Amino acid sequence: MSSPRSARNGGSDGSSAKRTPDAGAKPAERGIPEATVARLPVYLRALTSLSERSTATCSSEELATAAGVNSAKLRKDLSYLGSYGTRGVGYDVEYLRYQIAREIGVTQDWPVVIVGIGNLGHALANYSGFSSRGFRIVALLDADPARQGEDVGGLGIRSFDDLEQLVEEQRVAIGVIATPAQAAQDVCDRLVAAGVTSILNFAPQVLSVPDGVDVRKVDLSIELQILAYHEQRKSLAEAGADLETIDAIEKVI
Amino acid sequence: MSSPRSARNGGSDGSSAKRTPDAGAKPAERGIPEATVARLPVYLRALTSLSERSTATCSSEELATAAGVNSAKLRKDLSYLGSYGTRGVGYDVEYLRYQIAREIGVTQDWPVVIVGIGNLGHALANYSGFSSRGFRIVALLDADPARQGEDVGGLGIRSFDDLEQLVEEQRVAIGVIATPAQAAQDVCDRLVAAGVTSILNFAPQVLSVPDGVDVRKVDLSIELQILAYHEQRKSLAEAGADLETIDAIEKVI
DNA sequence: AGAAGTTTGTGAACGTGAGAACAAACCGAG
DNA sequence: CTCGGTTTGTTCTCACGTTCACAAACTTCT
Ligand SMILES: NC(=O)c1ccc[n+]([C@@H]2O[C@H](COP(=O)([O-])OP(=O)(O)OC[C@H]3O[C@@H](n4cnc5c(N)ncnc54)[C@H](O)[C@@H]3O)[C@@H](O)[C@H]2O)c1
Ligand SMILES: NC(=O)c1ccc[n+]([C@@H]2O[C@H](COP(=O)([O-])OP(=O)(O)OC[C@H]3O[C@@H](n4cnc5c(N)ncnc54)[C@H](O)[C@@H]3O)[C@@H](O)[C@H]2O)c1
Repeated sequence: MSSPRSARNGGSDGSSAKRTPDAGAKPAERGIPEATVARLPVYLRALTSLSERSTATCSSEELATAAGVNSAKLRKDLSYLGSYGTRGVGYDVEYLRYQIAREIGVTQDWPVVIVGIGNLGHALANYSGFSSRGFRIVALLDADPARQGEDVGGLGIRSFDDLEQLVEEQRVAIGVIATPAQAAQDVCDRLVAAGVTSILNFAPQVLSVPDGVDVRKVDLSIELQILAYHEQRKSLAEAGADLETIDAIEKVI
Repeated sequence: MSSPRSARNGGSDGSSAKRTPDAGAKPAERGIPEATVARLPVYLRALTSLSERSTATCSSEELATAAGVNSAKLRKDLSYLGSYGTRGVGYDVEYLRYQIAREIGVTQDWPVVIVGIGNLGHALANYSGFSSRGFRIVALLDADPARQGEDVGGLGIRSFDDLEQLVEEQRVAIGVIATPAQAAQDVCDRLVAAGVTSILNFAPQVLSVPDGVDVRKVDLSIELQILAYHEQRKSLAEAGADLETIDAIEKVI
């Protein structure tokens, strides 16, 4: 942590607790709510952005606006991590940024492998934004021999058979699947067997994994379809007629 | 709808209501819960998959397994659309598939524009999966003159200044932003001004939009960071030591 | 036709999350 | 040191989402 402003809030003196025994520390470490975990990265980015603009402190209101959430929600979220603000003042940007990064686990880089270097895999491999956010792509794997050897973003495409050795040697815990849906479950099984315990899946395919393995999916078609649903509601509502009638008509067709 | 099996469930006879006046129809049309809306596309895909394997009917249990959810949740979700199953039998795959597609609004195609044809934009433009799921990419726009004219997936890259005309002529309601974060808000404002009311944003940037405009974001770094959080929890738990101690130590650093 | 077996649709209990509101804590002025 | 202004951390309440459990409705077998 190379912050130019590492002075801390109130209890910066060595003498710890005066009133309550657990004053400055985290209240109950176990279990940050999942909804909160999903927002922490957003706060982290907002803080990084503030930091780049040389903002030293910020209020929950400012940070909430930057992150696009309610300020009460933000304060509650942060309270799960501990008591890192100063009443009447706000939060030290650098300090809070570090605390969130530490909580998420991105104070050091996680090695990542990407499997399936087609359209999407190329884009991911060429993306420079991961490295600054706690991740290091250590290998690009593809089953197609024609693709192997090609250089993408400074990394050569390797055979999928190198997987096991790679995971072992580089301590890879996170894998990205960007293969066709049809191959996704096989690739997933192989990743899990090799020791990967977190998977980000781009293939439109429900993956089944054993306990202890986390899967998150990114599905662009689903996102668009959700937008389409709301879009349809809007245009039906705008059409003025009551929805029951329209739906009744459409249903008969 | 060209289903080989268009016979319908129980009340297929013309005489409609016998017991309750609104027997076969939707109970209360207004407002499907957002969580349900987000799952309908998953069910749709599972049904399409079953349909391709020539499965005529399926139980809630089978469909739930295919979609990766609890069967009770699935039934409750479907109940918001209406009563499309047959007790003791299950659901007619084709029929249910159509009903969900209609509810989502993907029985006909939505025209979509993509703005920012860089790494990611190229991948999206080359992706063939959208057209079969209710979307038609009608234009690729980029501000960089050097990119304009290039052919990607059968479509030429056009100037961002063509936006307004395009939205007007093609009735575009959905826009995809794949520009750098720094340009995202400007592009967003321009899209909204042109008449786009749904936006899918890939840039790591919180967008502010007026009421009536929907924004969904896809943020890969956030997804990875969520995985990293859980991964960290796993490795800390595995290390055996109680978490409070480790966190306390790390916090002092 | 009646009984036995299936499967849906939904009411009710439970858990999680969001937001308003406020006391506690902090700063700075006088 | 005290007072007024500011902002956090937390409590309380309400809304939303998930899961259980079961009656109603349907099929099939005898
Ligand atoms: N391209 C997009 O913009 C986009 C959008 C939405 C979803 N997706 C999904 O992302 C996935 C990848 O899309 P794409 O457009 O890059 O596809 P693609 O066909 O261009 O690339 C797939 C790559 O995976 C490799 N592959 C196939 N089987 C493999 C295996 N068993 N092991 C390792 N590698 C294997 C292929 O050789 C190929 O290089 C697909 O599931 C697609 O549905 C892509
Ligand atoms: N590539 C990935 O895999 C990836 C992963 C995660 C997030 N993202 C995000 O997606 C976005 C695009 O990523 P990329 O790798 O394709 O970037 P890129 O730099 O390759 O492409 C950006 C494109 O946007 C165009 N552009 C810039 N300003 C514009 C404007 N005002 N109007 C129209 N077009 C404009 C540029 O000319 C360029 O072609 C970025 O915000 C990035 O952070 C990308």
